[in-house]
Amino acid sequence: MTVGGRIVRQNLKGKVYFAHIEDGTGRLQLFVRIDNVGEQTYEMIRRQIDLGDFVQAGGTMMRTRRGEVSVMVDEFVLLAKALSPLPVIKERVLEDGTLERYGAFSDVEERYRQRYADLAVNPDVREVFRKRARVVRALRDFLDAEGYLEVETPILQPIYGGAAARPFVTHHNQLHQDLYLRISFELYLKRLLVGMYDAVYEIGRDFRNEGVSFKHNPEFTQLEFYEAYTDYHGMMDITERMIAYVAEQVHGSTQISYQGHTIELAPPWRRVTLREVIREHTGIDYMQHRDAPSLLQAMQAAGIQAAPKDTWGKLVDTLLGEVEPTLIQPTFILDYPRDISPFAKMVPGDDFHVERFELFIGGMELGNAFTELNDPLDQEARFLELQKLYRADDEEANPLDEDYLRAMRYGMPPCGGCGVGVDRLTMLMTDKSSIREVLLFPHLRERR
RNA sequence: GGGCGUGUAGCUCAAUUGGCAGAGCAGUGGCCUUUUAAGCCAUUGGUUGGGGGUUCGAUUCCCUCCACGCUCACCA
Repeated sequence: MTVGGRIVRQNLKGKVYFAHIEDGTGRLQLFVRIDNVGEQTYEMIRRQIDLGDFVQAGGTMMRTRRGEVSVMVDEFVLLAKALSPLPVIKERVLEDGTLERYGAFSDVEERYRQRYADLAVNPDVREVFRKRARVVRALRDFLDAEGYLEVETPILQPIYGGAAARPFVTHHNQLHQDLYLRISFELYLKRLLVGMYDAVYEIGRDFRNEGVSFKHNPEFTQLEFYEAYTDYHGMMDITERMIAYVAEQVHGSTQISYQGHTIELAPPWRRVTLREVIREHTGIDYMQHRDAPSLLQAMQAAGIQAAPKDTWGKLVDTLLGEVEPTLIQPTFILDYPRDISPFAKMVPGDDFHVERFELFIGGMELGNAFTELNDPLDQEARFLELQKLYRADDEEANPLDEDYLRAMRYGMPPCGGCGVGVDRLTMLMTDKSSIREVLLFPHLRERR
């Protein structure tokens, strides 16, 4: 038989040589005897072979005296040379079966900057990204089975929109046109509902020119899905089934462990209004404080810090921020104030709230959804209102997207839409507390 | 951007009140025909993140810059 792989451990003795080689399928020991390969090959091994080299060996299966299945080698070839040594990690299986590790490649910065080395020597890191692939596949399988159509919409957009975030700007030389890297897919996907697709989704990269943190990266992977003839209640149903399905596919169970918490993802999930959850947690009922100065006063009285110049909507958001870390079990927070939700339909009979929910698991926001606003006149009014709210130089202001309004004027079916952060979902499924642990090449400042 | 913390050999880490910068692994040379954290002998390897200051003397104290981590702000 012939085997190949990378040398991850070796033990050169006078006339015998042991090496463990590893490839994507696992590890195997090679047992080389000078009698079997000849003096010339043995001398080549002695002089040239290092940890990290890729080699190929031919021989027969055997078992060493210590009982390890190995290949008794009669042919040994160097396939590719490692010039720089990889960090060496040694490990030992203790009597009770636990693995003791000696040394490691654990410096976080170096692991991210040289992810190839991190992956090469840390199998558990490789496993994280296998799980990530399973998460994405599970999302696709689920939505495909639900009758959704996967689509791809522009990343380079002449007008950005669909979220409140600062964009990255680029330029098309020949067209003499500034273009923006998308901050969301929302407005393009909803155009497709106008175009008579009943249900569409896209998994792709969004770009936001904002701060970096344990849960923010300038580019991140988003899933957005939109379905006609449903509303945010329908989106809650499908979202909780979808994430439970992902957990089943990745873990074989809807129960997961995250940062020391046991989280049950089987539906149904808790559903509570924003007003109620804030009142429950902070004692403040924002409906009793309907303007910014009054709400600010109530918050200060409760010892919650807020910027005096914040809008009322921003203050409500700050209150939600107080609640967020406590939302460990999956929770839908529903019915948000209208003025922080420009693409959501009003709650019938309530001139204050819109049909919107955000989804929290493990103390993190994982998703955001609405009953989509499908009235072009209302949408235009919201755009104009927003423009007044933001100063002209504020990049977070959504530019008025006239083409989107044109699409809506042809008639948009009633629909629900939801966005889910795929990186954060992966963090949840891999028990990682930093988004950088689930991004192969996270953004780092340039080293000077 | 603010606060706190970290930065020493390729990797993981030491270094007493400010007193010659060290270990294990990896590497190099040697011994060893069943090793598996192999072992034994020898050995290379450092602008202690960069720059400046205090001092007879700085990894250690001070200033500054850089990077990273945590955190706050920001992120509908």
